[in-house]
Amino acid sequence: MSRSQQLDRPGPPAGPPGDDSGCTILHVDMDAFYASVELISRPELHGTPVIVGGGNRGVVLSATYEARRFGVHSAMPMSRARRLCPQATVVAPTHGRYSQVSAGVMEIFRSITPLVEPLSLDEAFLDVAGAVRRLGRPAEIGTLIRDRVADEQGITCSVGVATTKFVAKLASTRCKPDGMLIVPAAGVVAFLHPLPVAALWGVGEKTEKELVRLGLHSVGDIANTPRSTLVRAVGQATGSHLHALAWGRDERSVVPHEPDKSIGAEETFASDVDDPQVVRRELLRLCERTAARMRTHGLAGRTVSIKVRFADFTTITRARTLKEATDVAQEIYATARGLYDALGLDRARIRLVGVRVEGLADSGTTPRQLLLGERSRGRREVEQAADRAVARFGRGTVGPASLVTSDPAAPPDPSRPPDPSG
DNA sequence: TCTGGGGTCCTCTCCCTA
DNA sequence: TCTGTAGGGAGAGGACCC
Repeated sequence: MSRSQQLDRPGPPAGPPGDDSGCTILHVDMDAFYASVELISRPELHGTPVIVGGGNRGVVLSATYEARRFGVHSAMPMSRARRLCPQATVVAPTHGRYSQVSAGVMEIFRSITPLVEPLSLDEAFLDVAGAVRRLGRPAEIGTLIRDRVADEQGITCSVGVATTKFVAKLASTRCKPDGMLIVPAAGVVAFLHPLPVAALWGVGEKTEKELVRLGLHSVGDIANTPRSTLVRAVGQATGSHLHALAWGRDERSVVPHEPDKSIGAEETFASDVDDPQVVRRELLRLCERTAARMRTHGLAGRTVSIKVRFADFTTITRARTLKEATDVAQEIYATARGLYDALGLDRARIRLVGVRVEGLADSGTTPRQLLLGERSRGRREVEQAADRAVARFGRGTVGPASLVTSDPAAPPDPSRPPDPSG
């Protein structure tokens, strides 16, 4: 018996038997991905409500369909989810495991076609035009993928098959869970027009409100509205974009590797913080984490930005562009700390801080001007050595002293006079 | 009713330069 | 030399996606 049979899958649902000619774009989306991965190691929870999430101020990362029946959905505050479904088993996320399963799934995709564009851990676009002669029609390839994911990874996925990315993505959403939906080229408009405006890629809460205010409720309404009217309502880019999508026009191709444009990290405090020393220490930790990830990816960046969210949820960002790209945590921290100090916050209650580095380029091809008197083996080499130690002995084995002692004092900042507390 | 974390993209504004 | 203007880059904030 195959794993797909063991999973007790209901079989292909409801898609119109349709003509899949030219429908070479597949969107594959794992069903309740994090929750499904947790069920692999806890099969006794199959068929019960399970919520993946955690922290006293966290949100739901994923929930089984049994939990969703109670109104639980991802991004919902955990406190609310617990109230809606008190009988649910709450599981803390295990991100390493999700990455493992995701890598296995992407490997399956790449054995079908090299044209795989991952969107996140749990979904990807595939262009299977080049695989049709070898593996059969797009619908057959979709079935093959669903079976292999179930057999080899023990989870289910849904597949949308269409002529464009946008329609394929909508199709996979409409056939969840564990389904496949083919939208033939001739049926695109009939498929799209009855859908609500929020189905369109790029329409969130605010834009939906604005469109409904104009009396536009369905995708068909958008399609039959002059583009100039849409542009006036929601802006040039969004207006043109929505009008094109509403007629099924989407020129984007499947791009296997898009380089990262920014890398960052942010953290919500367990409770609001008004001590600048605590905030600075958190900034340092985030800079360390960001820089380590940049070095792992071989990237360096020029623009450092910080984000501060206050207790009332208002959020501000500040950014500064450096003369040269860097992947050194201490340089990123010096800039981030400068930006934070320049805010001049006086015991403001802070909920979250974040650090992000933009303007990324390959660190191997990014020239570094050695300053007069600067030692050739400096902070960068120290941090690279720390990377090697962490890779060998695990996270937390090496790091700045200020992060491993109870002293909240900030570390030495090259742009400032010596800090008496540090 | 309480809102994570990691991202991308767009719009607006300001400043500098030609 | 002064003024107006257009364009580009940077910065800030917002909306959106998963």
